[in-house]
Amino acid sequence: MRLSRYFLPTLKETPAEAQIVSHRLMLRAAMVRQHAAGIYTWLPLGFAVLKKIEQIVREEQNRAGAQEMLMPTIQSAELWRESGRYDDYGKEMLRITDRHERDMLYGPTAEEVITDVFRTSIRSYKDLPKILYHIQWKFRDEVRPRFGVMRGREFLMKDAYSFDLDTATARHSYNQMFVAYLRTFARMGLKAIPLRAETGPIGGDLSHEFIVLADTGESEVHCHRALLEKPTPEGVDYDADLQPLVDEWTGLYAAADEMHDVTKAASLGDDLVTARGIEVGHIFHFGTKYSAPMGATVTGPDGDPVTVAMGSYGVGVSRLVGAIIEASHDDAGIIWPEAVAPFHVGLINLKVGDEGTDAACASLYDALGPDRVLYDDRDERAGAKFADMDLIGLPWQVIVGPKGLAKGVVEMKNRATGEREEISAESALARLSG
RNA sequence: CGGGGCGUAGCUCAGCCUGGUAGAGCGCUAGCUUUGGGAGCUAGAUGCCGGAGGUUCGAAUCCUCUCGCCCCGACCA
Repeated sequence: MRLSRYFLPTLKETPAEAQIVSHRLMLRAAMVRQHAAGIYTWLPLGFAVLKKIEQIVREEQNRAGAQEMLMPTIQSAELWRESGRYDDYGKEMLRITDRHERDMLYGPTAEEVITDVFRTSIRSYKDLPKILYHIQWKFRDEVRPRFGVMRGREFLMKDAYSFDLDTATARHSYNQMFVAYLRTFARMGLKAIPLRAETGPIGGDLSHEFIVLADTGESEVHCHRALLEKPTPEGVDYDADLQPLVDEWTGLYAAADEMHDVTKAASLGDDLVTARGIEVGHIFHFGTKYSAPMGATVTGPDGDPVTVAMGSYGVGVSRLVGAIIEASHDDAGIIWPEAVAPFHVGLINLKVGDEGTDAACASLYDALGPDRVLYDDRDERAGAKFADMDLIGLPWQVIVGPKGLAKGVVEMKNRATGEREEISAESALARLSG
């Protein structure tokens, strides 16, 4: 993409409403604009990142055996009355009345909808298990939205739902999602650790939240050092028994502040790490909480109806955009992990109008392709270009100017480390294409 | 939902206390000079001073109401 044509209204100064670093950088880097409290417009650069993250989530869900679908944002209140949540949910639910005076709502989650789809479609235990998911906008009318995109009222979430014959088999579905989450966050360049979470009225130990470590995170977490060093599971056979793998990850001490056991933690000694984090995922098994009141049953092996056991698994897709920035930035701006970067490389033409420089840039641009490179072909001063490029944080910068070209080199800069190297355009190209 | 703060140019903000012709820096437009880390000079354009009501000869400024946004606390992907 040529920057001269791209919609990238970066800001030199920080808008007053932004307090935390990710929010500030997202506004300055022209990723989002605030529309109302907790509601954002995604500009091209921010949208590109959102799509990258969404795609990683999708790939890992599919790999784990979940199937993508799409449920509506506007839902009927009737279903929510069936589950009993229409009244329970309170003011966080945005309620709408349509022209026929029917009660509708903007979905804050989709247990009711998916349970309804399931019960009208699945009759036999032979059709189990199933994991279905969608990536859809949600609305929760938070009392106090804040932290930009990390705690908005409108947010993009991946929510998956599992259906099993009983709790024992449901555990396998749970484990599949557990492992999928480990992989999902790792692929985004994040250190995410699973913490045992409150399970509510259902009880049991089947709820975990996934916390991304970032100094500016909302919650304090305590965990065993070894958790931070554990390698991401590769080549997972999702049909195999995943329990040993899950046990490996849950066997080590890890707790958020509210679940923190000081005595137990102290016994870890030097292995105890206390850090801050941002919740980016939450999985739980809730049994028949919705299937029972809504009558989601299948015919079991013995011919009797069985109320299915369910679980739900959420990833805050839009929140991740902010969380990644919180975890990866410096004074100059964002530092995108390669996997989620909106472009792989930023090409800086230091002297637009200079024949040799223009030609060298054009050939690099053509070779790398418009999807991988953002080419700053604007007639701006070098300093402005450097500042903008650092701000938007593409992993690589290739800086091309007449001085370097006279020596037969371009400058290649690694955004994360700041390392610069003078190499020929050909070798830069080779490196970036690899 | 309790407590606090702020709405003035695209952005950051001054002016308000003590009422009297709407301001600065950055950005934008044009020209000249510049050009390897957010240039300099010159000339411009830009505002229902968040909205409504009131007090006053006169309101950005004082009063009342209202809308919006932010921050701190209790709750959440």
